[in-house]
Amino acid sequence: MNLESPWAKDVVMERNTRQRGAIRRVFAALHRPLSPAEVLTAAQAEVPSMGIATVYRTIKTLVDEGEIKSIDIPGEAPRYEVAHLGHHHHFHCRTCDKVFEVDGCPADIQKLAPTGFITEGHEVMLFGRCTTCKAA
Amino acid sequence: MNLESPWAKDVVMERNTRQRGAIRRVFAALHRPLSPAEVLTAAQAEVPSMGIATVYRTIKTLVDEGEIKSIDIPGEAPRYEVAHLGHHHHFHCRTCDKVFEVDGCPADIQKLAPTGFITEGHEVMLFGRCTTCKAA
DNA sequence: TGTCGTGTTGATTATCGTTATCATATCATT
DNA sequence: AATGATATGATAACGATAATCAACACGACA
Repeated sequence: MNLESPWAKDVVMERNTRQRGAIRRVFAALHRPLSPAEVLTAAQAEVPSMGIATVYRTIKTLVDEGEIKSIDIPGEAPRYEVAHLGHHHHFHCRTCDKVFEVDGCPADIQKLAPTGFITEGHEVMLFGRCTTCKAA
Repeated sequence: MNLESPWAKDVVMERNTRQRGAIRRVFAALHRPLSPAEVLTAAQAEVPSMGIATVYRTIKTLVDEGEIKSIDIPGEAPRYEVAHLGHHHHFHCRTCDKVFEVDGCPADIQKLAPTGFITEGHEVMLFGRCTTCKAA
């Protein structure tokens, strides 16, 4: 058999497995940074047999594809969320440990860089207690 | 026996051990973020018998005391360096991977949190290229 | 629809960085 | 020097993530 496409030989075919679809659907449904454990729990609603290894592997694949990106909180394990959301920042609740999206952005933030520096991006993380935990 | 000082009962006494002095000296001598392993190696020049556990314990103590602070770079293990006084943020050069101090802070940053949330703190990290790397 | 090759899965083990344990050593006070 | 509480160092335990590997299941093709 002869492969017609000159690139077909090198293309890494990705299969549409049930677990990948489930994990993609989890990220699409929950618009907040998720830990691998959270992803596993949510995805197991669709594929109960799913293992944690598959979650880590799939997350790495999705990050490489640019479909999701990691949200890093100092001193904690990274969470992941869909990458094509608009520009926004995050609020980390110190009580329930969840991370929420925050719309808006300090307008003058880019001006903080030392003179002569080229600023290509920035990250803002707020810490505190969310509405739910505030009550308790 | 009677403790004269009303606070003496609750005060956690800290001893001036050789290893703590050595570790403090390491941070004072090397003005750059150090990993626990780097601290161990450097401190063993003065106290060869020092173990990694002591390094971690002492680092935690020094961080709690505010003497040093952790420098967190996404995807990497945290480093530690002598704490600078005053509130500030950081600029991470993507080319040379160094982290610079940034004076100033967006004034309206605390207001970004969703309504009902209690904001206790924040962190800002700028990304880009420093003056040196900008040239190359 | 069945076969087949290869990418994928899940269970498990390994690894890394960090923390907890605990018997012993050491510091500060007496 | 004796005392008692804290610190130490070796090591086990730990949580998060990566690697391993036999069994599996997609998808292309007959």
